[in-house]
Amino acid sequence: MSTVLVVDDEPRIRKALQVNLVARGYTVSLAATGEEALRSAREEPPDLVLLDLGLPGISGVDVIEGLRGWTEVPIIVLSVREQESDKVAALDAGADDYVTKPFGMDELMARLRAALRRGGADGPDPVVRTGHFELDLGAKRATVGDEEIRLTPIEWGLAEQLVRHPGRLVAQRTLLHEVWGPQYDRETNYLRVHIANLRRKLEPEPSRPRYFITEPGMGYRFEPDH
Amino acid sequence: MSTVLVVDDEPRIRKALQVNLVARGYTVSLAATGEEALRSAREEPPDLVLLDLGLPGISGVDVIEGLRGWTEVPIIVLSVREQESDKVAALDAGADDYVTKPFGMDELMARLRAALRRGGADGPDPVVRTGHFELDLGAKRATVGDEEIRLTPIEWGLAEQLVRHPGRLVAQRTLLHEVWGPQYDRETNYLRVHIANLRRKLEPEPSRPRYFITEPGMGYRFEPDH
DNA sequence: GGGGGCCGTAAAGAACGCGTCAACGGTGCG
DNA sequence: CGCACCGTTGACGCGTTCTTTACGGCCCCC
Repeated sequence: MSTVLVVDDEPRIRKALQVNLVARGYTVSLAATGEEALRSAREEPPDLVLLDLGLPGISGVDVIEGLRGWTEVPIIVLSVREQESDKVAALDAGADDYVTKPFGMDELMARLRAALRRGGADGPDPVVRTGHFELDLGAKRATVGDEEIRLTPIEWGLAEQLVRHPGRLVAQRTLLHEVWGPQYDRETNYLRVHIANLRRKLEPEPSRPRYFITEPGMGYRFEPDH
Repeated sequence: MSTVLVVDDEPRIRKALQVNLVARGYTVSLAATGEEALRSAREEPPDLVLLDLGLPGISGVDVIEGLRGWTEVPIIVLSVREQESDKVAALDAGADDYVTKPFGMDELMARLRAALRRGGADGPDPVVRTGHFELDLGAKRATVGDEEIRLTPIEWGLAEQLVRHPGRLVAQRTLLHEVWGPQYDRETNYLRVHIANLRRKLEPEPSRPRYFITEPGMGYRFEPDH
């Protein structure tokens, strides 16, 4: 899921936004000042910035300009100021949207989805990288080293299910349901065969699995690097 | 300068928006109903849509969905409704921004600039070039070497869908929906025939595809050079 | 030490998906 | 009216993928 950088000097608002965002599955970074925000964004580029205008220190518009110097990450401005001139200044500085407090959380989340949707249009796909192979889930491409590997639909289904829950056990029944359909429950032989094929294509040593681990009697697990 | 499609049933508001937009150098198209808006957008694609929600006939959300079926043009919704659920519905349907009436003209213009800026920033080049052929998506012209190639409407639809997502897998169902319509789901034989025709016209060696790649069981992929 | 699960591997045939071709019917235009 | 073009449809061959079965190894528990 996406990462959202929340910039606000009031701890209560930061907390409220954080809670709401995390509850919806976003990863959240926090910053209390403009300087912090710029540093955080540089070190760990977020997918979206929620920016309060009334910051101590450097102004919100400066933060917008500081971000726009090197990134096109969507910026949604939050502010108590209703003055049109403030809105115009922030939007023309490069903000994508401007929401006045108090705001409804549902509306803010909808605006956030809208901003992310746009950014996601030609943004990079969710890519899973390991030391040996790489899976581009959006484009459905798999590469090991420099060469492209073809996965069959079933192999994609298995890889996707496992990779989407890194480090976690995925039950055999879950895999069968998601890949073959709900009427498949006990065909674990399918899993054995196709997991073997997947390993043959993606593992450095197929007979000694390092990424797609068997949990006997239970299921399989994708183990990312370190 | 950019073209803005203004959709509102009240002549006075249409006029007011038109005047303000023209004064700022935009070209303006007008529509009084949702049907008109969809037709106008199709015949003469605008760079931005200003859409009033309170339309007679088909609803504003329907207009948004109708547009989003084939274009990513920025849509700014104007509405008297302050209800959060209305905003959420419009934004999640694909609108880019939501402004409640009465609004300040300066703010609206700033939001419009923000939306256009985004659209321009990641606006894809309407011309796709490969080592062997060239597609001008705007002008609907295809050339191989020096000579012009005629593509049928279906071939254009397929080529456009694929080329608009370079390197990405486009699912069979997606192609069928976008080119033939949502009621087509399993007619993969259509795809086989028409993709073959497309390759015959655009591929250097139609029997050994280099640009329009088949991903068995899943879909097709446009592979750009290098 | 023996036995039963459970797993990985291999190999077979069956089923599927794809590309190709040819024929048919509709439509627009000269 | 006839022609050209386009989309639809069905049939066929081919390669790939999936299913199915069989066998051998490993581990744990009895």
